[in-house]
Amino acid sequence: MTIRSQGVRLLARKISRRGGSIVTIHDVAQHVGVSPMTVSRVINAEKNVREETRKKVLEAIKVLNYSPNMAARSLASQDSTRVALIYSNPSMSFLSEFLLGILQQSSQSGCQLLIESCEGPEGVADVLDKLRTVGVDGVILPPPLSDSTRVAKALKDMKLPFVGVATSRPLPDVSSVSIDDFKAAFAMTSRLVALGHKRIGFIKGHPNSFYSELRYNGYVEALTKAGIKVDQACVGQGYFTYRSGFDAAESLLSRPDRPTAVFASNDDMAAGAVATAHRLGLEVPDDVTIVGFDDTSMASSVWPELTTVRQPISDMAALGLKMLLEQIKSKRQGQALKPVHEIRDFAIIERQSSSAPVPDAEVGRK
Amino acid sequence: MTIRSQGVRLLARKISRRGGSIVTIHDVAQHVGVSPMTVSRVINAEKNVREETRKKVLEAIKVLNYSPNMAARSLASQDSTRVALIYSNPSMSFLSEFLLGILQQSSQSGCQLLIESCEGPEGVADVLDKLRTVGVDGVILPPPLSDSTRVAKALKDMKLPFVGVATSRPLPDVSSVSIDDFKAAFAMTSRLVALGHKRIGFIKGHPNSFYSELRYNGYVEALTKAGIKVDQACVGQGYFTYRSGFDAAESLLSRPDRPTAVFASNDDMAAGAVATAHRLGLEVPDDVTIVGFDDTSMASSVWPELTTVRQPISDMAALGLKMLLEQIKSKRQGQALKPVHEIRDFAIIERQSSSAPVPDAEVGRK
DNA sequence: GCTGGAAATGGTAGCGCTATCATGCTTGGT
DNA sequence: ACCAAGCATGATAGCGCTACCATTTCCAGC
Repeated sequence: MTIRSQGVRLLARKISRRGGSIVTIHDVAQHVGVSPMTVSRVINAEKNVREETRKKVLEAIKVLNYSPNMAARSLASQDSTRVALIYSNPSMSFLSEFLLGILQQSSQSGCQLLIESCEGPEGVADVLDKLRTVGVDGVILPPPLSDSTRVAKALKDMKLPFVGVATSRPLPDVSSVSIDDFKAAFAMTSRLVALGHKRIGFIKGHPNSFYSELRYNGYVEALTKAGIKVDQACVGQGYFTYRSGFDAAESLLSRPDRPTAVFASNDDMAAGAVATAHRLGLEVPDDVTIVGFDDTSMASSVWPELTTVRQPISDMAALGLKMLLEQIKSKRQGQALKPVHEIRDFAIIERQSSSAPVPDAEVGRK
Repeated sequence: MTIRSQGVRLLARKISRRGGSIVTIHDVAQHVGVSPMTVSRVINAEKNVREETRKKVLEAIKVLNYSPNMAARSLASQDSTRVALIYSNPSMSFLSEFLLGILQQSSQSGCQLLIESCEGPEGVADVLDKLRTVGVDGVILPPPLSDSTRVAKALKDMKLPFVGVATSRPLPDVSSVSIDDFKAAFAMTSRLVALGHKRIGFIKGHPNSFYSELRYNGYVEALTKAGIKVDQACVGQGYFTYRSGFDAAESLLSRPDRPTAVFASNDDMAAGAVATAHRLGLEVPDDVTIVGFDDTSMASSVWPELTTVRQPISDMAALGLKMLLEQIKSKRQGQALKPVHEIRDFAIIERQSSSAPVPDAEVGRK
């Protein structure tokens, strides 16, 4: 029996390799008493397999501790998908989490990854050129690129499927996964109100950014709902950088009727605001509560650690890649691309930079 | 001719797939007029190929824009190496760069990656257990794990090859890639001296950490060499955290004879020190120069941006992975593991947080 | 009970590459 | 000049999996 003798030869190899962990689809098939094809079908969740058979196979897979060989799979299925990840100067800590998610997913789905950084508008063109020559099957975009209509258009012209992660403005014909920035800002502001804050400042993000606007809108809505009037003197303009938060906070916090809480629309600006508070001799959170948005590493490295809104970045990235792979698959099957918009839940992380407002008398005592 | 008809079939596929970019080793071979084997040899830089042939092949590869199919390669060579990356709470921004390097290398060498995070000593045991069951071929360790003798011992017991990146204390029998922390600290301190600083403070890192010590030694050596006596009053103890830098700087900077420059042994502490300076009403760098170490994202997100020592993290990570893969290979061939220690060059990045000391009179003018 | 067609399963032939051995073609020592 | 030794190259056989088609099984409907 050819198969058997082959099996023996294999066995000899197995031992010399990674601790016996080379269990193939054949082993599983043999164990159950079906053909490898059937096992393959079960693995790929194809239909046309009797429920009973499927169960037996799944059990055998568990017993034998089988895990499919990605290389073989992608070779056989001609499905060596190459996905490009283009980033442009995001917060490094954001990227880090993002990469973790992407990595997890990509090793699971056995796709090749191409990481490209690009700076400035020409950078984008260069990178796209490169993608064209190298040949990729899809692109995944972290912010801020995920919000760029220019990039979106270019990719559409190239007929490349792509998914934006953490986009604020889901373009109608582009798939994306994000959180509800408006709702998150609303929730955070409401939380501050609930703590007892009446004068709540806000530091806006970059005016070009749509999610900057969403966050601001959430803030306004929450105040309005709480019956608090929005005072433009309490709203500062920032650009998502530490420095801009630093500066914006200065004008907010040096006012005699300074806010008792400041909501910065990202963590870098919040950290800058904390620095300003300290410089002005204000304690955080005793004299002023400062909260951020994103829960980047900055939020937990500064002191006091920032209360902030957390996006499940790594999950979102993984999901985004998964969506992208699905799109690529369906594109190959000639199906039209139906854009999907996934919304993930955010969470408010309470750390040491926020508290209920402390009455003046008490603060003065210090 | 079978091969030819096969080629035709292939061609039909090519068109339907990723924009014609499926050039195989056969195409290259045919183009040159040699066998696929020879091409394979050239690709893998094996010897026993005539220089003339090699050249022709390389040229054809370029002309045809061939790039090897990783899946096929790792399938054929039975070399589906799985490498685990275990990290434990490093600076996120460090991880980010680290991952970038790893990613680049891993997609180039077609190895599977397993990312695991672990917290605390039990965490390590759990993760190692997992590695055992999943089956990995090697482990790559970013700091601080790369410095852990406990982890090193555990991995050695499992007979798993591993490489530590950015280790300070290259264990004699463990491969590693790092920079010369001592030399870097020496260089940075000397730079401060060259700027004209006489009283230079230092904030130490965590006392458990060996590289913390190396950096301190570099500082001491540089001062000594410059004929400046080390004043223990100018040396603060930190723990690599922002907060600890904040606190340590307070005692250094509130002294009447405060140092005109402070060298913190990482960026987080330097950022904390900047915050303290601001809080004390000191301008950076006019009143006090503050420099860090590592060039994490923190360094360029705070304001003023930090002058710091940069490690080529992403390069180091890539190199580390490459070394690891080589070790795995040679282990499979039954060769003994010879630990290798690679040293990469660091660079001093000058940003806005450092300058020559400003004479008292001038400062007073402000 | 028999037939037709759908559902379930199996067989075969590679995916692109490399390990291995076989084969030519050089060398150089005697 | 002859043969062992060495080098450059080629032919063959899979790696583990899946696409595709062939076959078997099953059951509805007459």
